[in-house]
Amino acid sequence: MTPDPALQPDVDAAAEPLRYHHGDLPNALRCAAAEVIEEKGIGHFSLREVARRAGVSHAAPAHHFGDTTGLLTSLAIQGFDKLAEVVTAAAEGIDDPEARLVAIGRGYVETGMRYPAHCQVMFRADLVHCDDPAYQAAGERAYELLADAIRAVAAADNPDLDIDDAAELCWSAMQGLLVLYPNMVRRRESTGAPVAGLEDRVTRFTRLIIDGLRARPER
Amino acid sequence: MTPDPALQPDVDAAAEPLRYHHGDLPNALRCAAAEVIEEKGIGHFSLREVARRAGVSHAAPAHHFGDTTGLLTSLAIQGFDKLAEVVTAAAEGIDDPEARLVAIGRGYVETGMRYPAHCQVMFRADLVHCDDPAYQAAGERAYELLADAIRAVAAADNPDLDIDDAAELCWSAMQGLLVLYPNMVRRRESTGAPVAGLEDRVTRFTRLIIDGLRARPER
DNA sequence: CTCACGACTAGTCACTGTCAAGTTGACACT
DNA sequence: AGTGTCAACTTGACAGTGACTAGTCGTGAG
Repeated sequence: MTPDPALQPDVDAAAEPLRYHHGDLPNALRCAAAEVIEEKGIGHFSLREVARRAGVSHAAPAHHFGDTTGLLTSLAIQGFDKLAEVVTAAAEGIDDPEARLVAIGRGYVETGMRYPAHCQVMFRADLVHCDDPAYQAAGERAYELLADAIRAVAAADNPDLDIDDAAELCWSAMQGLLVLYPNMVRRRESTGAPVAGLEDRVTRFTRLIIDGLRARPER
Repeated sequence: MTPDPALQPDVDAAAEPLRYHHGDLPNALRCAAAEVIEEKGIGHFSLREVARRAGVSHAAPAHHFGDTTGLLTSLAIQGFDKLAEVVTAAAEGIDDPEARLVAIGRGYVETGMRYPAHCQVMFRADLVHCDDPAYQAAGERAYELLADAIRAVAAADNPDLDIDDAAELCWSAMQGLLVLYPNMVRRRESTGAPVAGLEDRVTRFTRLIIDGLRARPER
């Protein structure tokens, strides 16, 4: 079956002369933005610096994203997509519900390490157009992967479990871990406690949470 | 909810002779800063706006705090102190270890609601001088309150529990909850799931975690 | 070829953080 | 009272910022 060429992305686009000036400026701007955030922190983020790195004029980003918030929203959406991608890959082929949930936790944190800039933006209501439907949809997709895994654990061990409660606990713990990890390391170093890697930490976190999910309420 | 008097500028300062020009400008600046963050978000925070609200010249804040980061560090330290205060009050007189831990969780989130601006800054390594000894000490004091409560739960039910692991899980979950709560509410509203108050949510979180802490590892 | 239109530039504005220099006022001392 | 001193604050300047406007450029359609 020959695919309809009009429905296929033009894979040869890079080889032939570019359709417009830059090639793919929106994407280049997202990359530059992520770079800036990683290097200087979101607190010192600047649209003009992003434009400079992408080699375009200072007003070019606004043309594509409207304003700073628009660019960051786009970055956040990309972050959710990456999260869904990494988590899906991490859980691939794992059937045991609990092992699957642990894998998803690791996937979450792996995403945080691979795309730190994206993750710093994804939940920041003050930096993002959080009523943007694309933003909400991307977040929802990533959340559902987690909720599904928890549903499976609950089905096996604890049918009374409130899925949303549990999913939100996991989501919160992973998010908090990403934000607080540097503080934790500093603290453990200064008190002489053993400093575990982030991967190890998230595994133990998830195990602790799973123990809680499996425990049937007594009261 | 009446604002914390300690966070308000000293209203009686004008009555008695001033020791120096303003009375207590550092404190007034912290209050103004918290106001600005609450109203405009940390993303639109501006030293000059803070100075304007405090009724001083645009460079006055720098005189006391060095730079933006210095002012925010001071705010973060105050936040940790408030957290310790609220948590201590919340746990006051509760002897049962589990009930105490739940109360502390509620205290954490209560702090997030009463001092939202402070809490937006406390863990932001990019906005704060996180190697400032005063900052680290304040964080440590607040953390120890939580660790103590967990030690008590572990002593009663699960002596093998790694206290730091568990404390960091709680800390992460509370932090994540504060950040993600608005997203959770939006999500639940759009899917028709019941929207619980933050207080209720944190109680259920803490219960889930406690179930995990009490479960002895089988494997 | 002309023409339209989207991609991008250039210039401008009010605003920002930070720095250097100056001013003000309280207090200790003669 | 006069003087010195020192912290607390002001003033002015500068480069950099986000957002807006008007304009230019290149590509594909006709």
